[in-house]
Amino acid sequence: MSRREQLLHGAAVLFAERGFAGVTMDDIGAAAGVSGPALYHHFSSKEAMLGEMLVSISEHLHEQGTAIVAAAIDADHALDSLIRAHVVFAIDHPELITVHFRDLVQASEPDRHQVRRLQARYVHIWVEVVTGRNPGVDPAVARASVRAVLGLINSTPYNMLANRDSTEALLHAMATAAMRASIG
Amino acid sequence: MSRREQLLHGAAVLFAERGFAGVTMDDIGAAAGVSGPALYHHFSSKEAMLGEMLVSISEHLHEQGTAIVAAAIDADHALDSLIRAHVVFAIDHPELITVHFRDLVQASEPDRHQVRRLQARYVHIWVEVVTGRNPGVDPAVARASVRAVLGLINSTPYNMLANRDSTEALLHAMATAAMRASIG
DNA sequence: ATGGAACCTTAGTCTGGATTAAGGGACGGA
DNA sequence: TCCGTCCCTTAATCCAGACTAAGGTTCCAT
Repeated sequence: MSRREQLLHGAAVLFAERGFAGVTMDDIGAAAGVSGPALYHHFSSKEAMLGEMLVSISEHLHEQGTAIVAAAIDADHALDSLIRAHVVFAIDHPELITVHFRDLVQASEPDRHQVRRLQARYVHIWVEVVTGRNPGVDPAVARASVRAVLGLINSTPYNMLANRDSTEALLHAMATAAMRASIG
Repeated sequence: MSRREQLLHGAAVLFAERGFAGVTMDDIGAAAGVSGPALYHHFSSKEAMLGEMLVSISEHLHEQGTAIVAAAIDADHALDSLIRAHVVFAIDHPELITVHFRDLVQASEPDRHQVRRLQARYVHIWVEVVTGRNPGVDPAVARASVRAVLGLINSTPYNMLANRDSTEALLHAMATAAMRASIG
């Protein structure tokens, strides 16, 4: 893990805990064992750190989604894999999920737009799979359903059972059922 | 609607749009047609405005939940009403839902604790209903399921269909299905 | 018609915290 | 050994924005 990535990870944990506005550059530095101003040798600003963090999360999810759909046998399997992968990501990176939907509003305009574009594409990947499985559905309903399912999965950060596998199983089952209820 | 409530409502809309940290007292005042400092005749601080907003939302949901359970014929009806009422609240007050789960971290310690206590009680109301319906379930699983369902419903703010009633129906159906999947 | 309550204004004050300045040690390559 | 490149430090600077001061106006009840 490069120095940048180490710093970004420390910052993500702090942002998730106290929110972007509740964390100072000195705090982020201290978490990595350096002074606040030292961060400017790696990032141009606090806002830039947030932007890079959010964009990389969105890119990761988008790429992962693309790969899953490309590799899937059929729409049924694709949907199942999308759900599973998103659940695993949420369980493994609760701090990123938290920052992603809470602090997006604090990012710079350009970063915010890029993140929204990537998010929209990610949702679109899901929607295509859903409409592929069931050609009759209204695309608007499909999109709303997908967002609702993502909302369910993203509730994970403060919602984990003692056992990691049972958390995964529970969320997977609930997400699948919710999806079927709206789409069939 | 009292002056306080008017001001609080305007502030809620702004907070939802740009986040607590992205809104100045001058902004809040301007939205109500007055200067920033004028707000100090109604609230002791910006933080106090947020606190009052969050506490009143939490109290409302908690009271509403209590009333629903008291009035319900059985656990099945209670759960159905809880879901419906939460969906309606989320559709009618998207700005409050947004602020509630995004800006809680910015509230003062005492306010944050009070809100968390009320939230916990609200979730507990749901959990009691769920375990009443199905005595076999692990309470931890019930709690996780309830939080997941609330996450699904709370995704509403940026997720509405053109038609209000179909949004309500969709979320109700998905929430019900998700709940049944985990509890039975 | 007058005291005071309710509300609001403009003109500061003051501080936290992002950012910039200026420079030092470590270390690998020539 | 000497240079250049990293990476970091402490000591400012600087400004947005929360909050305070010091009055005004309106309007109602007595």
